[in-house]
Amino acid sequence: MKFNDKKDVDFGILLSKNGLNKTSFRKKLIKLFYESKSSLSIDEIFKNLHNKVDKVSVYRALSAFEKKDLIHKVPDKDNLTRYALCQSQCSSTKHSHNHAHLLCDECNSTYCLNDYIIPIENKYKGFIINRSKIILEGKCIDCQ
Amino acid sequence: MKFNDKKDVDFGILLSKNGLNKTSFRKKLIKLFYESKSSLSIDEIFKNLHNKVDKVSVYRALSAFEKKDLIHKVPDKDNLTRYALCQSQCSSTKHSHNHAHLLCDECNSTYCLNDYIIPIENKYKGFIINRSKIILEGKCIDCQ
DNA sequence: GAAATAATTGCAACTCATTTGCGGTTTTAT
DNA sequence: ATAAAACCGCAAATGAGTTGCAATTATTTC
Repeated sequence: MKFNDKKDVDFGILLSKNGLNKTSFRKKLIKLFYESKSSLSIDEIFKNLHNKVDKVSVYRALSAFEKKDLIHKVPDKDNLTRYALCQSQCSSTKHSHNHAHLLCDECNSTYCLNDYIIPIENKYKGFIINRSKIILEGKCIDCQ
Repeated sequence: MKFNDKKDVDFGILLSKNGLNKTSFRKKLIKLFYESKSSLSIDEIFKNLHNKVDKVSVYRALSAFEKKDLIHKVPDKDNLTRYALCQSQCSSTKHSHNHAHLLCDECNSTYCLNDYIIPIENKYKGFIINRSKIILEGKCIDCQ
């Protein structure tokens, strides 16, 4: 099953599969991620849920999703946290977050470059490299 | 003149050259950076100055130094801010912070890779790339 | 060098993202 | 159906970083 087909995803099943309770709020939240083309900030999530949920619940849901590798954090240009959907290759055993992120100076949205291969060796000047975070900043297509 | 020769740096002159007043605190602070092989966190700076300075003054001094391109920010593994000395090629006109940073999981120190050339084109999938931040995480030589 | 100006400092109070504690509610497992 | 586990909202706390302001120190100007 391919979860990234944005249609036909049963968000309840998706939550259950990951050991999470299927509450209406969490279903809406994970749906929001599947419907968003880029990452989401806490504020954007709030607006989308019409401030009906307590922000503590949002934080807790996000951190639960992150723990299950459904989403991951991305910093914005002010180093504030945004969240983006993980790609299908992510699982609790094999987690691929070495991909690069594009960050738009204008609209502040972020995009995951899942196919961008980072040309970094696993040892550099005696330093063992296990992970890499790459943030590319500039202008996205919509803002040019 | 090459400021990166750690000996023989007159920190008073260094500050003056950059339009900063040479106060004893700021001289100590910039000296601390020149004597440190990696980056410094706010807490490390405090300890080194024996908590004699107000934290506001530390923040203000750091931001003044940063504005003059003497130092730059580096995130640590928890995305907290650390500061590292800029290399000589940095100036207020030409500022080269596209270099990569090595971040040690164990000791949490960071190292600038000034000679590491980042193989990233300035356009990728229609996105215009102006800046890039690269964080390589793993184990430094001392912690292996 | 003295006076005027500008930069720096410390203190207190504030902002703002995120976390924690806890009692009550909903969901899931038995 | 009932007990256990997960989730929720509210209030309060935490912790990094900022701001306002009055006092001090450094620099510039005469």
